[in-house]
Parts: sequence; C-alpha cells; structure tokens
Amino acid sequence: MSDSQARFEQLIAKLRTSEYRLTPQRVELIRLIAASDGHPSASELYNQIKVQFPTMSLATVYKTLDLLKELGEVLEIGLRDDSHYDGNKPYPHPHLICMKCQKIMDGELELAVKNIVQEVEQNFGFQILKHQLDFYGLCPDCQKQKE
Amino acid sequence: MSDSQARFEQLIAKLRTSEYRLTPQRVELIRLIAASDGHPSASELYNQIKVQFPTMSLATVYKTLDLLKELGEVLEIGLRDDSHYDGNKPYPHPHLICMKCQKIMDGELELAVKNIVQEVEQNFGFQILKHQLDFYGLCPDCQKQKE
DNA sequence: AATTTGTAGAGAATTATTATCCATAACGAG
DNA sequence: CTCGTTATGGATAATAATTCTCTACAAATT
Ligand SMILES: [Mn+2]
Ligand SMILES: [Mn+2]
Ligand SMILES: [Zn+2]
Ligand SMILES: [Zn+2]
Repeated sequence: MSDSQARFEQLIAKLRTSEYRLTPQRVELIRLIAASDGHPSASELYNQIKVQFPTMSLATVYKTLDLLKELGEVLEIGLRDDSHYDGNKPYPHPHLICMKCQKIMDGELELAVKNIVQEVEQNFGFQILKHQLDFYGLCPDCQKQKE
Repeated sequence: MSDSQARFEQLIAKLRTSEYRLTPQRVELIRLIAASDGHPSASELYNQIKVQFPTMSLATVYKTLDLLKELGEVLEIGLRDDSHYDGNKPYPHPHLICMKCQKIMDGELELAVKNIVQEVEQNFGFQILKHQLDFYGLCPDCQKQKE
C-alpha cells in the first residue's frame, strides 16, 4: 500500500471517528491532499477537484481545510499572497521556497530546529508554541538553468 | 545623540543622495520609523502620523515604505494578516511573536541562523537568498500574567 | 422511508494592499 | 527668488484572498 493510500485512510478514519460527516467532497479533497507530495494552495486544490466535482465551490475547500487544521491533520503555511497546505507533515517544520519556480520543499532539519528553539527559550525567556521557518532562494533545478 | 536620531539622519541622507524628493510626509514617516523600537504595521504608522499630518493618506504610507524597502533600509515582515516593518535592522533576522499581546521582538541569533542556513545549502543544494524565521509563543511578560 | 442536523454552494462582505488620476509641491536652473 | 519640470500626495477605485451568510439538500441514524 502506498504512503498516500495509507495517509488517505488515516484521514478518513479520523473524520469518521469524529462527529464530522463524510461527504463526497471531503473524501475527494482528502484524497487529493494525501496524494499531493507538494504543498498545494486552496485554489490549486480547487482547480484539481473541479475536474471530478464541477459544482464544488472554493469556499468548501477552505471549510474542509479548516476542519482538517482543527483536527491537527493539516499544516497551514501562511505565506504573504496565499496559504499553502501540508497534509503529510501536519506539524511546524521549515520550508525551502524557490523564488523562481515557486516550488515548496520540506527542510529536514529536526535537530537544528530543536536547537534553535531551545536557544530562543533560554536566551529570551520566550515560550515557543509554534514556528514558521521559510527559506527563500533557488532550488537545485533552477540553479542549473542559470541565466 | 540617540540611536533613533542617528538612524533618522542616516535615512534622510540616503533619500537626499538618491533622486527622491524629501517631502514633509516622508520626513515624518522616517522619523516615526527611526523612533519606533518595535515593528509597526502600515496602519499603525498611519495612525501615528495622522496626529501631525491629518491629511496624510494610507496609500502614501505604503508608497514610502515601498521606497524605503527598495533602498534596502526597511525590512518587511510579511505576516498572514498584514505586514510589519523593521527600519532599524533592514536585513532578514528571526522574530519572536507573542500570541497574546502581539508584540514582535528581535531574535538575536546570528550564529544559529548562519549555521542553519549553511546546513540547508549543504544538505539540499538549495541556494538561500533570504529567509523569514518567525517563532510564535508567549513573551516573558505574558507568561507571568498566567491565566 | 422519515427525521434531524450538518454541510455544500452561491454570492456578498471583509480587509490589506495596489493602481489610477490629477492637482500640487519639491527642487534645480536661471 | 521665480519659474518650470516632474515626482509625489491624496482621493478613490480596483484587486484578491479569505470569510460570512443564508438556504436547499444530503448524510447519518432510526
Ligand atoms: Mn511541508
Ligand atoms: Mn526586527
Ligand atoms: Zn526552482
Ligand atoms: Zn506578550
């Protein structure tokens, strides 16, 4: 069973055990989120979902994303222009954002993040509850295509 | 001479040597930015400036902030709801944002940031051009006022 | 199948920011 | 100092992501 298949069933189970209803719209959005290896925005999800559900509205996408956020199963990455969503790692983690192709990648930096969080709490007496760490630059692919 | 006085004159000098005109509105906004020890938003600056310049419009605040950004003298901290601006440290640096009183503090973490940036570049081959590192939680003051 | 109640969809509303347009003020030249 | 050029301020409309409101309908449970 693929990872995305497992994640899909995990999310469906979570909805089922909650008080929330399992509507076709939600099932499809969850399928898309679980299948996505990237970090889609609400409108990107909306465009994808319109293929299968032409009547689905953008507001419903937002509502469902809010629901999944409340359940702690989706991380919102609130950028300046719009938000993107990570349904596979629903806890704060660093992101690498390419300024050329706009791709968003996960930064696997558990240890470094743990250290810097600890340093902030010790040096400033600031209690950290969450964080958003965004690194902007050029991804490996876009570096090659110089110019 | 106070720090903010020095910063004020520095910014004025920068405008003067550029092609840009020194209007009373710009001078006052620069004064406010240099005097501010925090990280004001456009509307906060607007509310302050209205006292001296009742006719000043919010659009002008945005235009002047854009100008100072172009000159590399102001850092925009683009949060989800609105942007805040740092006119004293106009280069990327971490911020500690209190979720209770909304205060934004500078995180003095030069070394840790340098290390994590280096780690990203080495581990992922990602070339970092800038970053936005926001830590959300409770400031020391708000921790005391428990409840 | 009937009943209850949460949810989808349409569209309006909100809010930060940006664009447009023109009268006017800044500033260098004379 | 005065003038003329031109950038800039102010008013207002436009934009765009997100949220709100309302109602018909569908999901779950019996
Ligand atoms: Mn991610
Ligand atoms: Mn700062
Ligand atoms: Zn790229
Ligand atoms: Zn606080």
